[in-house]
Amino acid sequence: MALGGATMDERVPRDFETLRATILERRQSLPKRIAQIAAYALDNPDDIAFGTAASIAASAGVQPSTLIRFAQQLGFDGFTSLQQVFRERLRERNSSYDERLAALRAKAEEGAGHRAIFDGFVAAASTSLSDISRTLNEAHFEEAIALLAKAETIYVLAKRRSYPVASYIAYALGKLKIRNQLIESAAGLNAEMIGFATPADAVIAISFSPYAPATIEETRAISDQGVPIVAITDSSFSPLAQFAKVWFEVAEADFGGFRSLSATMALAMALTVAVGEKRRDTGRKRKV
Amino acid sequence: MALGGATMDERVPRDFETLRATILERRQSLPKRIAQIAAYALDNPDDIAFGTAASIAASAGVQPSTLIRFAQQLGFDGFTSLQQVFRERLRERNSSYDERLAALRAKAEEGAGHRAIFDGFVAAASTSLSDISRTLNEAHFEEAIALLAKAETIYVLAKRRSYPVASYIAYALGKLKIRNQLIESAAGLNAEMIGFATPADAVIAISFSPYAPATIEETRAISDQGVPIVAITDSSFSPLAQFAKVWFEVAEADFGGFRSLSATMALAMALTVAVGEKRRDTGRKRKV
DNA sequence: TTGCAAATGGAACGTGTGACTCATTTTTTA
DNA sequence: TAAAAAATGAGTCACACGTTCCATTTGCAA
Repeated sequence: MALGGATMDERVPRDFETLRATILERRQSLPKRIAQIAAYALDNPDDIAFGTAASIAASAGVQPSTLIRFAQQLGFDGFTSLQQVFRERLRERNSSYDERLAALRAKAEEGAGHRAIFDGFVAAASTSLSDISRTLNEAHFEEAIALLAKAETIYVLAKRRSYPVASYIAYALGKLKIRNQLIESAAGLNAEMIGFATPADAVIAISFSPYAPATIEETRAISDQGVPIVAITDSSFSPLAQFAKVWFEVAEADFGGFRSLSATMALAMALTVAVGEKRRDTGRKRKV
Repeated sequence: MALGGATMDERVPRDFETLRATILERRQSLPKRIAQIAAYALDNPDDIAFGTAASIAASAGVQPSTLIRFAQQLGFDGFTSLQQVFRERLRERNSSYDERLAALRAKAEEGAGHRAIFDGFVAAASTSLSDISRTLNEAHFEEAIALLAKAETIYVLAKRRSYPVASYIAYALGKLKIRNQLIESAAGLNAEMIGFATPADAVIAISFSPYAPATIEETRAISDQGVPIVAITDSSFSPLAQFAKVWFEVAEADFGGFRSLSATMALAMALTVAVGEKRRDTGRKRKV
């Protein structure tokens, strides 16, 4: 038989990882042109998934027939079956995180072990990230940056669950040498600290349902003083939204009763760094 | 002209999100069969990407010709062009985050605007998450949970960049009614607080390069008292590793000079919730 | 009800597809 | 070096594909 290993009893790789392993394993023993396609296939899996035999062969620099021989050598009955594996890979990778998350929640509830808990938090974080990446309002984003960039002092306001974000913002602003004030409650001097803020300053306020009463109260107070506010919150019904000049809606997926912070963190960091950059640019222009 | 809005000057959706928005917007005004396909397309985007016009039409319960009319009504010149959009979506979703991150870094450096900064932080977070998901040592994870679950008080120790994580851990432990003590430095009483810890307690210490000297010093001190330590850090050369009973290596991708915290956060939350669960289980068993 | 336009179903068509075959080249074996 | 085997290139073909066209049905206005 001319075609090498394509016998009936041989196991045909049905998933991409197995296929990949099989190819790597046989790499040495493959004919030159076949190896050429093998390399191309592993380097450009997307092209295999979507292209036609002719287009792929051209890209890989071989004849279409060689492509079919490659598939047959791996045990498939033709190029089409091989292509199915590459397509399935894209489908699975793409399978919505929401579905996975639901599955993990069920798994964790039936006590499937601690790994499920970890996976759940990772999935919740990923979901939140892809969500915000899709929904971020770019105009609001630019507006917030502009607003914060021209502030003399940036006040950062958040309690409880949102506090970690605030503390990271304060850390980052500090490293970027942007004057800022984190409003913590340790010494109970919040009201006095807020009193120093002027309309030339700006506030980043973060709060999610159930909104910490202190955050709302402080936001109201500082808003009354005419200080512009950028809010990060979770819905248009948020009490923060009414005080804010610009506000962002961030939907964080939760798991095991705790919400992810990943989307909020990403947004907060982006804001911070963008403000730093904007200030540098403005400063440069002034000098010129 | 019979085919409604397919004129030259009309903008054809080139990316999936725009397409999606367009469909949703026009939903009301679409003919019955066309609307039927529109709904199917948004519900089963993968099928559109990979199927043939005939197979898709059959699944959606319409004629192939209707499918083509649907595409034309949206401004495409045929089903094939519509399908490209669905395929592109899969390609992009699938494109490795590492590659995207590199591209975004380059983009941000050449001053491609603030959206690139945001995308960069999202990509960095996603990369970190998929990284840790792959590399988490499950045995260490279980060991850490066991160790923390039997602690009387959990001390949480972190400064600077890691501090947001510590504060979220403390928040979560509090909500789970697990006694804990966050070691902050506000009042300069850390040494005294650490002095109260006994071998019946446990510590979660978090520090990344460049390791905050205070964290290391305090970890050493508390370790000397025989208190078991769970460390989250970034390499085996970390000074924390030598003091720790269990330690995790978390590689966070960075962007614009700031590292993501998403992987560390996910691990921290998973640890916390798993400890809470373990305690509940143990308590239940004791009662029975 | 009648007339008209839009919507739909279904058949027919031409193109481009994957797979096959066979001649030629290259590699291996004796 | 000669012969055999394997690998490769290129042409061919059947067929499934997306598309078009036209007859029929449906919805609506007069």
